[in-house]
This record gives sequence, structure tokens and C-alpha cells, in this order.
Amino acid sequence: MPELPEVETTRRGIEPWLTGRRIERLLVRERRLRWPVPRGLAARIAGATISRVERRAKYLLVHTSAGTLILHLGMSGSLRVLAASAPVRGHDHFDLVLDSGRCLRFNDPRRFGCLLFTADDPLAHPLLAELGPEPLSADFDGKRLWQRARGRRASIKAFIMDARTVAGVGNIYASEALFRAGIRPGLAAGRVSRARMQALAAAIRAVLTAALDAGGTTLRDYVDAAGAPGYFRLRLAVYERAGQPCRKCGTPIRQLVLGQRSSYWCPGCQR
DNA sequence: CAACGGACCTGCCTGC
DNA sequence: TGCAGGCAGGTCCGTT
Repeated sequence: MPELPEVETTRRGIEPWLTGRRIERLLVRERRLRWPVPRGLAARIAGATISRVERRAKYLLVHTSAGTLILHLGMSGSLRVLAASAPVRGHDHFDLVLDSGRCLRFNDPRRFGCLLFTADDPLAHPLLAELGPEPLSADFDGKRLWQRARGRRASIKAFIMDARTVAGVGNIYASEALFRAGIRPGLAAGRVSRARMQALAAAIRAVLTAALDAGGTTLRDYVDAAGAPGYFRLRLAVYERAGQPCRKCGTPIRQLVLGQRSSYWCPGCQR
């Protein structure tokens, strides 16, 4: 799935096509997503005007005059802006049809994504209320990371992938950020020094920014709003590079499983 | 509370 | 060739 850079790339791609448009209708072909698409949502949203498209963590929030659509891409989801008449392909689960003749089409083979709705403040929605700070915002720093890690015995990798610690860091960028910060992924979070947490916060910010500049990472399914892949895969230092030489020191990259997720690291560069 | 395993789902790859 | 098993970018939920 899409982690923060892929979701933000999607947001930037769809936003100009959506803002100011009227929703003609919501066409749901498959309501069985991570949570069922709410019954009656189509009737509720039809005719509403879209005011803006926001991202919080890996959620996309489509603000409209009727309320806010809450979207998540799950592991394999993507959103594209297409002509409303474009031929439907497998796993095209819903279209948000706009008055421009185009539609926002959601495709998700694994159906881990979702389409929900709230008429209230979306940031107060149960799925969003407990999220940690945005990593590219000013209220995210190493001091905060360090304070939260006190007494934690879980691995530093699992710790930074916990959305309550920091929002938007998934499996790829967790490994990549730890490589950049020189920290072994299996180290207990509570044993990482304050100085190294500062380096880690900076590394998270740097890797997400670099990935964003490259349009994200495409491993399998991800495409942006225009159907194009992201090119950060070419620049991954460790992710899915087990056995290959570290680009910095030549040591073979190692793979291990932490919290049921594959993790990659360089024994030469990471302590 | 923190930590862990299971659950949700399809597609693709490997090995027997 | 066919089939079982494992794995994949997320994250909620129930249990220890």
C-alpha cells in the first residue's frame, strides 16, 4: 500500500479535478471493502459540492457541502481520475461521478481500503482521533519520539510504524528511515538514545520528502491519479534488497521479521 | 497500558 | 500441469 508519499501524491493528483466540482452521483459496484460502504451514502452525497481534498496520515478526506468522505487505499488501492465513460476493469469498486464528465475511480484488488462518511469533524472520527503527528509538520520531532518511547520494549521499527507514534510511516519507509538513521530495526524503542531519536526523526522526514519528490514507490499495484507509477523504488536503500550489497558499505542487506512484517537492514551501517 | 496474533482479501510466485 | 503454501505497501480488534 500506499504509505504517506503515495497517498499525498494521490491527493495532489486528484485535488485539482475535484475541488469546486459537483458530485453527480456515487456509483458503488462492490460495497464489501474493509468496512462496507455505508448504505444510503450515494443518496446522501449526490448533488454535494467538493470544497477541498485533505490528507491525514494515510486517509484522504474529501470535504463536501454534505459532509466528508473518508477514503483509505489499504494495501493495494489506487484512485484515478478518468472519463466517467472509461471502461471498467476488475476491482474497480466505486466511481465518484463529477459534473465535469469525469470520475474518481477506486480500484483495490485486496479490498483493504475503505469509503466512509461523516457529517461531523472528520478529525474527530474514531479512525482518525488517536493518530499521532504528521511527520512533515512542526509538531513532530525527536524529543517527542524519545519521550513516547520511555519503557517500550517493542522494536524501534514497530514503534515508528505505530500510527499513534507518528502518522503515515509504513513498512517500506520504516526500514528506509532506520537505515538512514543508522539504527538496527530490532533494537528496543526504549533503548534508543535521545540524540539518535533526533536523527531518526530527521531521517523519517528526509525519506518521506525524497519519496514524495519521486512520486512515491510502486512495488506492485500503486499508481497515481493519472495512472503513472512512482519512481522511488529505484532509490530504495534496503527495502526488498535482501542479499544485495549495501549501496554505502557493500555489506549484504539482511532481512528479518518484526511484528509479522519483513524488515531490511544493513549490518554494516546500522547499530 | 503494552504487546502480540489473527483477521480481512486477492494475486503472484515458488516448490513439490 | 496442478496445487499448496507463503508472501505482499495496512491496521483494527480481541486476547494475554
